[in-house]
Amino acid sequence: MLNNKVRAHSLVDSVTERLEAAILSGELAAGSKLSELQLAMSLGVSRGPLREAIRRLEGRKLLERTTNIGVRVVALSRKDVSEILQVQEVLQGLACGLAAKHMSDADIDALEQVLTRYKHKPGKGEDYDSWDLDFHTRIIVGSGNERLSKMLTEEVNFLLKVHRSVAVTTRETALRVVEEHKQIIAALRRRDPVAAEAVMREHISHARIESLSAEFADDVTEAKKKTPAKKSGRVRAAKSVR
Amino acid sequence: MLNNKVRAHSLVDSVTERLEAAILSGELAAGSKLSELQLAMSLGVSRGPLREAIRRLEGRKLLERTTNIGVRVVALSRKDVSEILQVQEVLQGLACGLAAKHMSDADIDALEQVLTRYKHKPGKGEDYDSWDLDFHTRIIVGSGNERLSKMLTEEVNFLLKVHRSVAVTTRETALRVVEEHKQIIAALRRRDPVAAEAVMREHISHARIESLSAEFADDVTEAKKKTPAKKSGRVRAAKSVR
DNA sequence: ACCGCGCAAAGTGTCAACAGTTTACACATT
DNA sequence: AATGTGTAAACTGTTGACACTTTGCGCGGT
Repeated sequence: MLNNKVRAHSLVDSVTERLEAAILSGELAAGSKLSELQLAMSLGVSRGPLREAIRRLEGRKLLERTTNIGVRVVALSRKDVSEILQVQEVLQGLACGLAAKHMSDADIDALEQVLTRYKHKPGKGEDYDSWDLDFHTRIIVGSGNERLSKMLTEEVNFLLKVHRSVAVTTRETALRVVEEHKQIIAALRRRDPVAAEAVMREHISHARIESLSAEFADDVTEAKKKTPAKKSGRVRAAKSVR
Repeated sequence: MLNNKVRAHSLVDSVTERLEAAILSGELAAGSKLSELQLAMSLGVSRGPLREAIRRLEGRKLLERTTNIGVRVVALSRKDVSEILQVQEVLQGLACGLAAKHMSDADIDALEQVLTRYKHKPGKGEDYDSWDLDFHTRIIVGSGNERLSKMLTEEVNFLLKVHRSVAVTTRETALRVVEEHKQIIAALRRRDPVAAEAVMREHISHARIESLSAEFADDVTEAKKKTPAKKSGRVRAAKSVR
């Protein structure tokens, strides 16, 4: 212990975390413009630290700033999502391949327990999401490649979560997922990196196709935004939030 | 034409670009601490915009800030480089696989010309670097996946360039690279995504091994930094620059 | 000579005010 | 009525000053 150094974190750090959470939770809707003054007041800080926090998230491509106009939360286009999913596929594949080499037997046991503990109640709404997340997170961490882990969790998967395309999970897909997870575990047990990578890629690929085919409802999603957004001709994204 | 909108770019934008270039060129050495006041003065801006630019690069993991202490340019450890190279391998592989589907015949012709135009003068120092960069850039762009392109050029490859492990290019390796590039082109011509990805990964993998085996000279590299850096006991990174 | 204490200098964190740009609305014109 | 113009409000961009933290140095005690 005592390795974790206690550092007084600045306002910028706090604000960054707060914004990040707000974006993830949808409190700051994708595409919505945010007002510096209002946000600063509601967060109880001055514009300085807020602007710096915004800049940081800008560097992480979560926010976009247009000079003299303002800041808005990124809104991923179908093309963006498609492209990111392709990247996700190979990165998850890499993680799984590495995991086949680096995960301990105990780790794999734990992974399998995650699977068996869920197997009996498939398709249960939010349970499913957290379970699937847990399964994949264990493999990502198990890759032993910290950089890869951060890229996947903090960049790629984070962006996809922001977009959260209300993945409707039917009972069939849930069962298929369980089956594929089994295959992944089998490959890991065999310590077969090539197979592990291939199976994982196949698995992600399925989710990819599903996710994209559900994307036809994009305009519906748009209409669900907080602000009514009277669209007059051009598409006009939701206005200020909070 | 007229598609390129003319946006007045702010000081923060200019400063960000300047810093980015300075980091890439080594003007701001990896690991060196930078003073806000001095930097702001030498750039001719006040601390505000500079700090915001720093925050942005912080979000891109090019700079690291420690509260109340200061900002320093990232210094990649051997582990970091190794991990990033693994990621690079699969991403370049993906790009090449996609390129096999998306590149036009004309694109491939152009790519082949890059190769043949260089083939006759292999191993010529800086020529080699720009040639190799050109070759790979064409494939990355040819993938048609803009997100992937940006990830590779602005994140992964950028970080590796910052580290620039003085890749000594022997004549043998240059010849091998030419040979492998030929195979890549062949796979692209065959429109064989699987082979294209595999060959590219193999190719990158070779570079990876070479790069890492050259890393034993890390302390030498350290000593070559601008500031003499009197190391007293603990390793002490180069101090203020400019 | 060594260690600890405290003060001063330098540097970062935060803020509030000012300057410049955009946006929206009202008014005048055709 | 529709269109263009000008002005005011709102907002972003930038700055300089102030507060707090860290760092380095010197002094006195042991």
